[in-house]
Amino acid sequence: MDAALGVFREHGFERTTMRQIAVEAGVATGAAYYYFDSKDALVMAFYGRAQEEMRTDLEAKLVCCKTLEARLRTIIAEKFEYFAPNRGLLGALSAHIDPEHPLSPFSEETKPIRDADLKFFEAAVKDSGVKLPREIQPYLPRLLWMYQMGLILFWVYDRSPGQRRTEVLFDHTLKMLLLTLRLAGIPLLRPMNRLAGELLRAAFEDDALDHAPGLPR
Amino acid sequence: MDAALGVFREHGFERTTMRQIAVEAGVATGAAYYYFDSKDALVMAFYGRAQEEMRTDLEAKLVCCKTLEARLRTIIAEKFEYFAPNRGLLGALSAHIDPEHPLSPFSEETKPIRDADLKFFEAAVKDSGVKLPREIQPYLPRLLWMYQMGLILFWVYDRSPGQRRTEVLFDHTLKMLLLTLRLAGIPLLRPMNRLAGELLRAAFEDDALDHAPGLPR
DNA sequence: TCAGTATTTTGAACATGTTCAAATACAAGC
DNA sequence: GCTTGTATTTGAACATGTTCAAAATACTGA
Repeated sequence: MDAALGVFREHGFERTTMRQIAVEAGVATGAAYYYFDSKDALVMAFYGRAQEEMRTDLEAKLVCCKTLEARLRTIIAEKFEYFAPNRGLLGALSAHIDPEHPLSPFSEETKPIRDADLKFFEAAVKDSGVKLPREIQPYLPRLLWMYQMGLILFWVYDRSPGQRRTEVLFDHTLKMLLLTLRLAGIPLLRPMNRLAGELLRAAFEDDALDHAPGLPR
Repeated sequence: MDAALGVFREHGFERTTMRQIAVEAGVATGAAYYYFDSKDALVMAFYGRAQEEMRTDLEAKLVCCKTLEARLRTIIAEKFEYFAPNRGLLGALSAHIDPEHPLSPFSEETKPIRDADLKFFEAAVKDSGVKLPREIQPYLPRLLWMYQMGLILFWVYDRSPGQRRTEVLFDHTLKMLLLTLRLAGIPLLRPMNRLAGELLRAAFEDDALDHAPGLPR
């Protein structure tokens, strides 16, 4: 695992060969497959370990944060900080959107990690005083998780010096997000809320389509 | 090309081998590489042809549409209709987010297609009467293009019967989008507009970071 | 100490995307 | 019809992720 991470960091995921990793680790090629199912599995293992290490870190850091903004900043900043030395490697993970692909952040294989990650956002919303229309509130943690994924994705491929673009993106979108949450209650936006609620139901719930309002086919 | 598309449709992109394609086309394996640089290039060629065929189709269909809503519906519906028989194959295209990957919708290689596609959205915005704050208006076509990409991505992996989920997603997000455009002018949202403008500058402009407001490092 | 079993290690073999030197087909000029 | 240069075709060879049967090693209980 350490050998793999080393070579990945030096040559990138794609250009690293399993034979290189084996040599680096001082074993035969086949030995790597005794401990890791595939080249992808190496990244998965790294991802899992990362999640675990960040969890302990974050639980400590989050006790003093009260507002949703502070909590979100803490969570997401932790990700950036932790992954910074392996930013390139993260590309191997986030490069696949296909939920069928084992390495996809939406796959069955990454579900445990995803669920653990989601807990942070559930905790961040809880007792934060944020109040949304009841048809939207339950989806907020999942939406925030996806917001985070988008940010990380942008960051992974951000080629501006020091990933300055991501900084601006993070700062501005977070402000816009919080502003939106604050505005969500005003009567003018009632139609928007209704649409959003139905949308989220269709996107997230398994039985949503049975009762969805008819649409022109 | 036809041989490839046939086998792709039958067995999927991943599980199709170049040797199969060659056999199907009645040539040697190497011959395929004389006409197509790679397996990916076959998908690219399909993508390019699709764009071209849809262009002529769409130009005809769009003459009678005046409102932005009607135009967007027409453009995006055309995509769904055209790609429906090859929905699975589109997964090979959209599976890669990495802008370095040739098949990514954001890669250098797909830029011509992307630019051609963008023209539809530029045309859709033009003379549609939609008026946005001037710091946002220039980015609207690109935002709409990305909106479309998101929809298509969702659709490609939508496993609900008849891709019903995507229908709801399309309908509701489009309504929300238009509602947002209509609301964008009200004074209450002035701070939102400012944030959005700066954000878009940072995301899209090459020189944006030089003048961006300072952020905590 | 040792036979027997479980675990670990090995390297050859396989599948598949891709490359390439050689063979073949073809067209133009005479 | 022959020559010559270009375009096309071929199939073997290569790189790399992966599998697997056999060998080596570690471990266990008597």
